Amino acid sequence: MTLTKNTFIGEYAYALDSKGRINIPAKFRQALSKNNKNTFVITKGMDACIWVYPLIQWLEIETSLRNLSSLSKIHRTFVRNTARYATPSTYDKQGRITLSPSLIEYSGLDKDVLIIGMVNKMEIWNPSHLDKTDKETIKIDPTAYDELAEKITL
Amino acid sequence: MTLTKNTFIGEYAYALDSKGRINIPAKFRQALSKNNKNTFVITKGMDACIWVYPLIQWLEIETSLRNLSSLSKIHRTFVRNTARYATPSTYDKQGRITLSPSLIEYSGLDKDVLIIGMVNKMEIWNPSHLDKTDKETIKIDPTAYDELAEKITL
DNA sequence: TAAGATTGTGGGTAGATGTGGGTAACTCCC
DNA sequence: GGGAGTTACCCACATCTACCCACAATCTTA
Repeated sequence: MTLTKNTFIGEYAYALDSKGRINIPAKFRQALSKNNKNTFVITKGMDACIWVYPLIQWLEIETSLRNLSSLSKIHRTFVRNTARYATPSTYDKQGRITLSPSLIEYSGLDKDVLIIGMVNKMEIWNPSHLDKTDKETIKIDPTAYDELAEKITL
Repeated sequence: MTLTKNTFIGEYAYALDSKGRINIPAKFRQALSKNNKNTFVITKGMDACIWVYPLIQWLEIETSLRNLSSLSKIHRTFVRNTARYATPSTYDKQGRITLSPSLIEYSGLDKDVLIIGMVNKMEIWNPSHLDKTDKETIKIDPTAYDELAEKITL
């Protein structure tokens, strides 16, 4: 069942095929509102993963980027790295999108792939890279994590 | 009789069937308000158990997550770890939900299962795991109960 | 107390879903 | 302009899942 449109939660294990195609979980496709026209925007994530936005979500990000001043070096770098690798991609009749070789290399994807719902977007991971990243992050800053958990009542 | 909507108390023993389905206690189903659309959101608990939220309760959590920026590494990790294991599940005509194999493995569920009302959500346990966790917790920190006593009047 | 309703558990099946591969159209370069 | 490489679309099929029906045990009510 779909909860809210353009909202993604849950974790799915899929396979990357020899043509660089990957299935979008059926639930995520169903969650896409019509005005996305079956299209996602794929780009580099900030960790070793790929970020996949619904088209209309990406358009909002574009607007935000437009408002960042290029006088700040951080801003310039951020805009460049975000915009640079972004590609729109419509899924085929089987529900798959094609990933570019450069994104596959960046995220170190192998055959086994993990797709994770991140509420407003999804992430595509090599499962072993994810394990490593997770452990490191929590180790570096355990108190910040606990503080966050206290703000949000689970 | 149902006391308050979307409130769960009490303990129930059920069986997990060969398809990974488990019955939601009739009382808990009756306690669900209409706007939940017969749907729960199932996720990993913080102990070795499964948490089951009424849909609308989960939507509040989702809103909090949506407001966390992915620019912060801690935030990204938190959103990922919270959203990752969550799956919406509408109960069938018999009042059952299906648990994913990964959740069953995480919580170490066997055939016999305990469902516990936790007021705003419910927990699904392997009875023997629960015993162990309970005893360990009380052994480790007997003074914590005293601190709690100041906050809650029984 | 007896009949009916509710509840918990088991299993079958049609349709949906994930994955692999073929082919025509298109692009780019020589 | 022709050929090699790439992309997008199509078909095929094994697997899985949501939905359906069945039935025994328990509870409710007249």
